[in-house]
Amino acid sequence: MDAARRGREEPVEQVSANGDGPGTSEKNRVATIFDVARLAGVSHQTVSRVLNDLPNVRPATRERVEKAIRQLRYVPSQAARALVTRRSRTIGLVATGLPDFGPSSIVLTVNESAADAGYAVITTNLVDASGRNVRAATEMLVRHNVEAIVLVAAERETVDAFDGWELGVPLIAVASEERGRAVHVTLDQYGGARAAVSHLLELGHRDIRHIAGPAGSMDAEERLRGWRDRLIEAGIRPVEPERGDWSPDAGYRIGSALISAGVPSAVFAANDQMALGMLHAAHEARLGVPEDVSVVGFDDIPEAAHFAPPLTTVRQDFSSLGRDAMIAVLAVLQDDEGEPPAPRETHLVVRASSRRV
Amino acid sequence: MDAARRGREEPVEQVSANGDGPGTSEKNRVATIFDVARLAGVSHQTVSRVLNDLPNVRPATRERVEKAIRQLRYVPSQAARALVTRRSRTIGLVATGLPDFGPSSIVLTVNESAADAGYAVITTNLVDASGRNVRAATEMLVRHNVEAIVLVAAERETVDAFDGWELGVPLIAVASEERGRAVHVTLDQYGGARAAVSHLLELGHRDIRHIAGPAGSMDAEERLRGWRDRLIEAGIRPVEPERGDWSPDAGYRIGSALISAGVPSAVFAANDQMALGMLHAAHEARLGVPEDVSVVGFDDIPEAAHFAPPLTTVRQDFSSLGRDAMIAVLAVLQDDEGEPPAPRETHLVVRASSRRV
DNA sequence: GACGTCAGCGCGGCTGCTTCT
DNA sequence: GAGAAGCAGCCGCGCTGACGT
Repeated sequence: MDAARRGREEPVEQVSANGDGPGTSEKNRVATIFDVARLAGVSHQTVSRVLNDLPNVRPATRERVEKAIRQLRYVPSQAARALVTRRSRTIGLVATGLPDFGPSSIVLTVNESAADAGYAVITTNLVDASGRNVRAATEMLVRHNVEAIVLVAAERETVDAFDGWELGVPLIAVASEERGRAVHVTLDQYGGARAAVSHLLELGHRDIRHIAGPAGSMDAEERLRGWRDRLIEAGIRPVEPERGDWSPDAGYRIGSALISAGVPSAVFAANDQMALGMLHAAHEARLGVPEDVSVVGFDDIPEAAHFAPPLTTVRQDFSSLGRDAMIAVLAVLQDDEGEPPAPRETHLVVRASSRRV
Repeated sequence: MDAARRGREEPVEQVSANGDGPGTSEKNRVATIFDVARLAGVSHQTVSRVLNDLPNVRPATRERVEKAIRQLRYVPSQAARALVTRRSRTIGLVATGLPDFGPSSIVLTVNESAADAGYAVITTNLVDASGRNVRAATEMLVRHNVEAIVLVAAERETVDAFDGWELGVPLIAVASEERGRAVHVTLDQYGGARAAVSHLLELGHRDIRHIAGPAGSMDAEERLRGWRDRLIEAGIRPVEPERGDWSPDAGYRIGSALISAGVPSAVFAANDQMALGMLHAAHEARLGVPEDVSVVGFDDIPEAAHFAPPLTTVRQDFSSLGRDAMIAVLAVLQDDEGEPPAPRETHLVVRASSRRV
């Protein structure tokens, strides 16, 4: 076995030359740390030091090694490194739902922040976020030795899939309710909804309806709660809302039903897409927005400023949320027992779809 | 070293028990294949056979092993497996640009298809898709031993960053131009644009303007080409278009300029978001769509059916594109020298924003 | 057929030793 | 003579595959 080790010291070419035996595929052998060491005339340990930016390497030596690395197009194997260091430098990300602006933005920012921190991200998308699927996806991530898992979850079910399950890795949930033992990162959905309703109340509206998000969604629940609580505080009895699935189609359907049951004074939609559907329904009924009905959305997607009319809505900073998630990951990995990040504030953007009655 | 091997045969508890020395963090040691083997009373090799569904294991033995696996919550390490099999079961994905509906949908479908095929996907998002960034992201993927790289690229620059670079892994590009030596997967953008213009020509329009996408974008170029060629075929001299950045803001800005320079008969926007901006500009100028100007978009995002008016547009099947990309990946990894998939057809969706003059 | 034995994938870490300043 | 720079050489991370019996 000493001989085996020494076998590596032979030139790369020769090693790949005996690769023409039967059963050996004609794959071009990739350079290892030993090849680099030999070419640079140093030990593999020194190459390792250069790779990991450790001290005690003379500049001249460092340069010789770096040149050899470039020459051989050497790329260190993260798999081998992970095996020995027990750190894969990889985190897992489970995203559920459709590729809407909000979740997509969060995922994008998590990916960017992770890359900045030197982490790779294995992303799994689950359109059907049943507990079964979530667990299967998570197991795959654990097999791939991720150091932590970030959950970008809309549905309560998704977070609950982790109940009573010892994952072995930390879990960071981007979710609007504190459920289970995951570290939570969140935006103040409740406050945002309250702000939207307050805005309408200040404009003199009393009959403020809600187009809610789906029942299983934590965001939907928080926004519904904010709407309801704020109305009750104002001494108004909330009319039980219909629930849509976030799509403009749902907003259109529910909006049409709302209108034909008697035009409300104002409608607060749980997201901008359903608000768009509501606008569509109003146009079709020859109702003016905001003359006949005010509409407020939630999210401030890039399209919202160009709706007809431009939509009053609640802006969420998805990018900050993604960054917060990665900050939480790094904190957990370093055993920082610091405070979890405070919920991010939302922020009302008044445009032309709401006005005084 | 035989002793070292046998050292592993000690119970898990004992091994973690000597973990209380100084400098040893209190991490819960994860079960290895040897722990499973000992608990099941077999060799680790048999456990490996069970894990990999290999033959020559008695059902009773298999069951004992599986029970031990469950009991210890054993999860095989993909890192170790990758090291010896030289197959990481991981592919890399480089996505550029903002989290728009199209790219996000493609990425989502690639992730889903990869999961179905047993592959993990390391995703990197690059908002700034300069060659420098693309190369850095790609190198990270190669370090992580990905077996192939999928490029979801809008910009020509992104694809060109790979010119003259021996990656060591196959490259599959989702891109509308055949550039470099990557396997290409694509949608027929050119045909889609032609169809949009044909539709407007059939409605009697002659002054058909274009709001183009950014100069570096291959999709923008194909759509522009389709628009221009179709006009020329119809004997119409195309008016050189302004270029936007795909955003509704850009559509609004360019649309406003277009209108103040003299209201065109019809506008074909390179995507639905810019079409939305155009609609906004028309409303603001008190122009009716489609009475005064017809508007056609491209993409058919979920919002398009609820614009005011509902938008005539060209539908693209992003999901199929994502699936095609993964099919191409699997084909390359299996050395299938089959045909690359044919470009996917697009498909005109006529709604209320276009009408006969 | 149904197992067990053993080497080694590519690295990082360690020990022990030498050579230059 | 003391520290920095570095080499030689081995071990083992957890697993698979070749080759036993």
